[in-house]
Amino acid sequence: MNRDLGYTENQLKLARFSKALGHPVRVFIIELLLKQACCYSGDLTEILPIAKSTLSQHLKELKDAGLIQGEIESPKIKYCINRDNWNLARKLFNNLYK
Amino acid sequence: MNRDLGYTENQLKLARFSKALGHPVRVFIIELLLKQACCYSGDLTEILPIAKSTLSQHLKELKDAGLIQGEIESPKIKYCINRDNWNLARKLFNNLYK
DNA sequence: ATTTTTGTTCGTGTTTTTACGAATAATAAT
DNA sequence: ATTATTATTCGTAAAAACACGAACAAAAAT
Repeated sequence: MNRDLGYTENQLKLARFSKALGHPVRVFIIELLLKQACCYSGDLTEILPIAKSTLSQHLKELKDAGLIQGEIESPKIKYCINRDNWNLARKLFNNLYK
Repeated sequence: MNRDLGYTENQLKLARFSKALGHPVRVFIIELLLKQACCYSGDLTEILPIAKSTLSQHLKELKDAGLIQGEIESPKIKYCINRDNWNLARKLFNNLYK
């Protein structure tokens, strides 16, 4: 049974984006990427107090939500903000109180 | 073991607020409260396709996160946005990309 | 004093999230 | 061809989120 029918597309999207931001690690990552354009996941492993497999999961979460994207630079992967979706998230959030 | 040490207060707060907004029902509620000042939980029961006990949980979630507050008007409860925290959430989110 | 109205809490079950280490995959470097 | 580097996937476990109906609590109305 799909309870999501009945919510607008925008409500669903905003909930999705918000959920992706709903963990300190992921806030940290987004914050970093907004400040410094890009980073490698290895960089994050050194900073963050979590296992690399856990980090990978968080990155996947952000990627699946559309907030970031990864570009392969073998053997590394360069992560950046997905600007289109980030702007959409901003818009959806800021439109709430207008 | 507390992994939250190591994150800033603002990162933790933003994650908390985001998490609270991370469900369509809760986005819906916040949206409504921003539009029309206040509402009774009974009003929501009629609009939303969920059990009242489930709604109660979502309201509690929003309340615990500090995004809304309830005022007793027996036997009803009038819910409103918690403006201070909402403004803080706005600020924290919008400061991300500055 | 009952009954009605309104919401929360309880008990339960299912699903999702979070986390880890070990195993794996893919490419680069030797 | 091996080895090293980098990151994901797998297997597992514990905790939290989500949802429901039934039971309960509190105050208002009768």
